[in-house]
Amino acid sequence: MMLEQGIKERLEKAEYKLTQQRKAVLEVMQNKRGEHLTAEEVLYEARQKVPHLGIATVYRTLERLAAIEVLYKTIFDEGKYRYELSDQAEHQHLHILCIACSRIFEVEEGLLDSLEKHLEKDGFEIVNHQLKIYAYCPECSRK
Amino acid sequence: MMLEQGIKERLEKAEYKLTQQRKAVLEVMQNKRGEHLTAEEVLYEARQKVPHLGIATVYRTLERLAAIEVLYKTIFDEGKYRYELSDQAEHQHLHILCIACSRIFEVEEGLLDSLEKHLEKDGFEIVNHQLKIYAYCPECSRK
DNA sequence: CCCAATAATGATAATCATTATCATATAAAC
DNA sequence: GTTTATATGATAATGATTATCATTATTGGG
Repeated sequence: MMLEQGIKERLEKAEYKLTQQRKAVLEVMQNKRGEHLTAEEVLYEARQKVPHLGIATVYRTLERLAAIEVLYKTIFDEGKYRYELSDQAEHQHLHILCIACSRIFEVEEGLLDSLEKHLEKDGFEIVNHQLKIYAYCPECSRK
Repeated sequence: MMLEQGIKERLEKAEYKLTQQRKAVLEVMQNKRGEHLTAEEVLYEARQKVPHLGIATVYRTLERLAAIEVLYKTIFDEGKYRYELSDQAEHQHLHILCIACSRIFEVEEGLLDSLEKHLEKDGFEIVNHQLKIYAYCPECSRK
């Protein structure tokens, strides 16, 4: 499995050495695009490639990759941090969490635009946002 | 300081005994309406009234009050739970967090309506939502 | 190529927030 | 007023995350 070009560029800009363990973590994140993984889950997957990998290295790697925005770090109500591969084009911080099947869906960014314009008129200078909608997804809703 | 009528009713319906310590916690939450407090912060405040109050009791009380929706429990990116008095009328789950002064502002619920209607057309059955906007508030933005 | 300097790793201890346990205290029921 | 149930506070246990540190790998200069 290869690393994507965009990611490579950002790593180089950050002078980030690509060790075996970091590569394993990155590949997991790439394979699980769109999923939100805990450090523990990443460890489990990455150990398929690097069996002696330690949890501390996973935490350090995820943390640094989040700092250079290769990953996005977030927390849900369960109380632990989850990481996902960040898509360069979009922030992808708008989620729908299905209460029944616990799948996570992404919402188009544009849908927040009118709300944010409203707030900007009030003088807020918006930097980032995060929306979590708790719902039954179309599939679970039908049941 | 008295407890509000609406809260009292909900407590009675839940057969919730109002001990000294629970009352102290509730009064703190009422005095800090609109603020999002950690268990530790509630403990500190409530000990003004009940000095021997233990942290376990605070956690238990906050948890039970959240269960009957007298409080609302949420988590921000810092990674610990915060509680606020829930306003009966509105969900009040839309927040602006100022990056500079870390004050928290509430956003009118209505501003999400059009976005949610859009999702409902796609088949989602929305139960709840939570929006966090990271921004400079009007005051900090001017500086 | 070899050695010194630097950075990364893995094991594990430390920390922090939260939850569980349990003996004691308080309140309710009879 | 004694018994029974419930709540409390101290503290141990837990789970996630971070810090420490000895060991290992990598790099650059000679």
